Amino acid sequence: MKIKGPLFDLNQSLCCGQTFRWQSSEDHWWYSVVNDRIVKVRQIEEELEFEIQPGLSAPKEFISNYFRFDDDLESIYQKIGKDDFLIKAISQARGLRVIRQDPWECMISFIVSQQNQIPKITRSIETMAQKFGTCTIFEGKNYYLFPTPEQLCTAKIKTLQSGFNLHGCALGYRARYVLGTAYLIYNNALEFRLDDLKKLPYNTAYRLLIDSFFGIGPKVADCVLLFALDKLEAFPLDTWTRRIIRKLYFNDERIKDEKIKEFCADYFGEFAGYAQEYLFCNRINICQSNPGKNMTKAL
DNA sequence: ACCCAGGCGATTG
DNA sequence: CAATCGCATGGG
Repeated sequence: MKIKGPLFDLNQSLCCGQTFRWQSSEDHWWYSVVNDRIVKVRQIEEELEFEIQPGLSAPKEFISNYFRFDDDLESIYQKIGKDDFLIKAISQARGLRVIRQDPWECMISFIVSQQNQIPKITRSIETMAQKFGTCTIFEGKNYYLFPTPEQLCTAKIKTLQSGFNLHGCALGYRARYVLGTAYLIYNNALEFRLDDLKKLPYNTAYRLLIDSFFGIGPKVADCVLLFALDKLEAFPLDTWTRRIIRKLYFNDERIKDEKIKEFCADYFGEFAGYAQEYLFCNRINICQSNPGKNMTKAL
């Protein structure tokens, strides 16, 4: 099936670190598990070709919902393209879209992402899926759904934590955060469902996430809000974007996160999350080195 | 042998 | 309140 879509760059959108379960194959096809379905996608020129199994009643809507085709990118570019830095960053990743993910999977993924590196995050999540998720077969290959809260609750903390020679989940100290979160969700111990947070204002949802879960702080909360709960004003502040904002707008001064986020909300406005994605995507160009490198003593 | 990673919670001053 | 520490594991 095909969609002649709006402005869109599949590779930029899949490779920018917002999602961790896509794998590229021969012929430029990408494969992933989206919720409980295997999805296969490739982009040729302006056309997005895809296949979804098992069969769906509204596959095109599924795809355009997942890739947020309703976001008017040109209009968003107008709003976040406030200066030459952003205009450059946008031009380098034109067509990158925020992807609308499942809140549960997104939350666990970004808990795993803390104080971690993208290749290792990817490997950890894949291993968790293989160990605890449901297996389905597509084109003769095994694919594993992201584990449900119930499935994750069966995990032993040591199994999640340990790496044993690259065969374990290797979550390290984050294992207890993941397990604790799974327990809370599975036992329905919260006053709200994750999806309910979509209906709340950004600030309320932000506080609820941080206050309800063990291991979710400002950064992870903002990732979940941006990538899964439709809060495009969320601006996840990680080591990279912190350094980028300080460098571009504060002359490398060591100002506090609270001030940075205040500035970003003000400066970029309702689509600050998109600004964050384009800046993060261009982090190497902007910083030209690791953020923390040799900075510990210098400050 | 270091030092760091898409941070967070606990502990100090 | 603000600033600093420890954390598990893997990679450079």
